[in-house]
Amino acid sequence: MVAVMHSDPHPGAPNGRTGRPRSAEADRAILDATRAALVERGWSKLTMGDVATRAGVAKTTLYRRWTGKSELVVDAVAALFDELALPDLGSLPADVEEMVLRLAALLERPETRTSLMAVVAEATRDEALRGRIRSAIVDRQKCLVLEGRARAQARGELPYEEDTASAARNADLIFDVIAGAVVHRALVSAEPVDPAWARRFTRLLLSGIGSL
Amino acid sequence: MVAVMHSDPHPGAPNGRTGRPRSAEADRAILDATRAALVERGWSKLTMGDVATRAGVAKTTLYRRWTGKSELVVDAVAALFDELALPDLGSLPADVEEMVLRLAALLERPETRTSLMAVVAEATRDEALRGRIRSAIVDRQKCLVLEGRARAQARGELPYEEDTASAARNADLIFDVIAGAVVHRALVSAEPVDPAWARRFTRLLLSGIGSL
Amino acid sequence: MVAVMHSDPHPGAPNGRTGRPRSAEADRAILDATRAALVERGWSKLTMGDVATRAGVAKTTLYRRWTGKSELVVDAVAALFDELALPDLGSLPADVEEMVLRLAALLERPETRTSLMAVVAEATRDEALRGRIRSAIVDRQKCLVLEGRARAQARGELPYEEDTASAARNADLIFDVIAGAVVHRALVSAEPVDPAWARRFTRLLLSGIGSL
Amino acid sequence: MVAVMHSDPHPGAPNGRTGRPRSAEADRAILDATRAALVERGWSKLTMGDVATRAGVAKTTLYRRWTGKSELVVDAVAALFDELALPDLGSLPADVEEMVLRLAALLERPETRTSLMAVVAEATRDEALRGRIRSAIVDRQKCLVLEGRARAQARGELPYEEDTASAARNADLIFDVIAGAVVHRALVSAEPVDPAWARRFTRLLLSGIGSL
DNA sequence: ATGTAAGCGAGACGGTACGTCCTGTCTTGTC
DNA sequence: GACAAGACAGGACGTACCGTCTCGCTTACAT
Repeated sequence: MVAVMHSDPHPGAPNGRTGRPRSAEADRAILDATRAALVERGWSKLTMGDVATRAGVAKTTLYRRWTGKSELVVDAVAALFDELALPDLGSLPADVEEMVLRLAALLERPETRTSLMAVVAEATRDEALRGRIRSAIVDRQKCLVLEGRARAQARGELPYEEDTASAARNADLIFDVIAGAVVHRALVSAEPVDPAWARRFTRLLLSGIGSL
Repeated sequence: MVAVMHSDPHPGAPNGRTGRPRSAEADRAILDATRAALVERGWSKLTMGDVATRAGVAKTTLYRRWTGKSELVVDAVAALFDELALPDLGSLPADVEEMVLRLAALLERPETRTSLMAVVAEATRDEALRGRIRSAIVDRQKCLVLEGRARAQARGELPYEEDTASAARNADLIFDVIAGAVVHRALVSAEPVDPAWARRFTRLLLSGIGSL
Repeated sequence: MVAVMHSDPHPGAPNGRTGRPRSAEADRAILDATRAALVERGWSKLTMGDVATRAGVAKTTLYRRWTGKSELVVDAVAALFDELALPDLGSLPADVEEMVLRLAALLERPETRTSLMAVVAEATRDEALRGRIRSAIVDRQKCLVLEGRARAQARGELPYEEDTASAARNADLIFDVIAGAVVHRALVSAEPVDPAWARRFTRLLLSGIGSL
Repeated sequence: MVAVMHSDPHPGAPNGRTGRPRSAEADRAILDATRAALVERGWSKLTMGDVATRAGVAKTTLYRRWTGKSELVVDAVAALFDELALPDLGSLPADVEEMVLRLAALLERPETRTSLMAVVAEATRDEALRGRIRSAIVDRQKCLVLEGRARAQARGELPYEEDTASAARNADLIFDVIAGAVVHRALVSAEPVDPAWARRFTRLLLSGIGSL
């Protein structure tokens, strides 16, 4: 798996070597508390004060690290996406199906369910947040598509693409189709992403890919 | 087009014939004000008080008709989806492409951009709101898929499906793939849904459909 | 006693006859709560939130009526000064002595002790507050000096003063000497204003007045 | 003049001879910064952090020397009272008048204006602070009264008092009358202590003293 | 000369209160 | 009984200070 480098989780930190250093334990406690609060109360009823209390931390400690609720939640949820790993079941269809199921499982966790759409909504008016989502969540998933394609090509299940610009466009398209369909099914249509649906979706996708 | 019957937009209304009747003009002014506020301030900064002021209406008048911000916004945005009509360009690929572009255009309007994901997020914890979204927005779009398939079958571009259960599942799948991909591209990846993307997506989709 | 007309205790009130009127009961509850909080916690630990809670009122209700802690406390304490009435013991020395003791008793109540100097201190940087203190507290006491002098003149204990400008200056001087000495003894020197002290002070004052 | 011995301004200092000694320059810088902050922002908006910054010192350095804002300000202001010296104009009335004007000038400096009443108010709930004020400010002024009386007696302007207890009570009374009247005129009535007022006050006071 | 103990600037920390904003309800008088 | 106006209780916001606590230096005396 491609090593994901978090260059700096809190780019606003002063980084001068003077003064008392920020508590790493506070960081952890806050993110844990955020996920717990998300599960119990949902995005719209999650408050900074409540997170602080749960984490045993002052509100200022939160605001020193994150500018608001959205940024905090993106980081808290992003950590969950780190667990998404590409399966290796030996064939492309099996891998895609499994990936779809894993993604759906992640989306159906209450932490993610409530908050993912909410931060995306918030991001439509906030460039910085959009960037944060992109680097913390979207790019991470897009990697998986690239990785999966490379593996399928190595296996001979997919042809190598000469034109790199076109290859990139295709990867983006496939990513939006997979992530979009799963997210829409799970969160908008609010119907289960079960193995049967995953199989039918995979069939549609893979024969569609052949035509690109 | 299938006539969509709004049986009763405000089911809580008393409907007794006594007392002063509710002002229809207020309804219109409120929904207009809601959309205007959405454009100017976005979902998260839209407040009931502000909408009331813009509409020249008292807050009580809002709460008499809607139970909260989410419900109000769903109705305000749903009206925009009424304008979505199935194109008839003579061939299935052309129709799908055009439909994708129309949907994208709708999603890129600021009223929709900010609020659609937000109400979906809200709905994950609110059964009643989920129903309202389904009937006001989702079902309306799903109709278009059914309508489009029927027309394509009439033209001989798609085979008739015997098994009605399977046909319904397929329509749902196709709906999630189209709506999901477009929404994801437009709102999550935040990249433009232009004619080139629409063409490539349509090619992928239609050859995928062949395999179902 | 001269009837003191509170023309309008909250000059910031909109006074339009529309909308729900302000609760008179809230006013009373707030001022009572303020005095109670002053007794229990003292000026510097009195918080608006605490007063609101004690009064069973929202913080906004306080801020709708008073701009801050100082204004609120001035009004709460001013009410206590309304009880100060000129004694009538038949002779000027007896009346002055009694007045001194009554003033001291008022200053030694915990509500007044902590807050009077504090609001005076605050007022040194706040013209509006200074005016509020003057009209709510200082002028009320100054009236008593004028009244007392008039009565002593009627009794023949003091001569009538021809020059009204000089008479006004004298009243001001006497007021500052009485109020100043009592306040200083009670709050700065922090020693008791007992009958013996009052008698010695009165003797000093009255023979001093003779020389004016 | 009576030498005033500041036995130890910071009695909490450990005084062990080991370790780095406290910076005397920091002490000076802090007191200067305190007075400057008092002038610019007034008592209630003066903050420990701001004083530290102005003095180019860490907050801990302040807290190592003073337990809080009130103590710090008392010390900062007390230094100003050291400059109050008894005038010697040859006659008691002239000396009293001049003394009154000097005291008023001190009270009208912005450092003193805001803070003196504030610390007195604070002291009503704080025994230790009361002691600090007494020894740093009140006793210093009371000395002047004693000194002035002694000088007047030496000049033959006042009789010697046999009864020492009564003499002490009289000095206290006179002190409260002078300081009280001037403070009240300057800070509560907020009117100028000009030479005319000083003359009339002195006349009242001195003929009153004759009756004791 | 070196060790050791306190002082020091910096700044993060757990708290408390602030004054503002919004929510959803209520109480007026008017239509 | 709907309506405009606006007061109300409640609760979260993000900020400002408080007084304490690490940090990694510096300073000066006692060995």
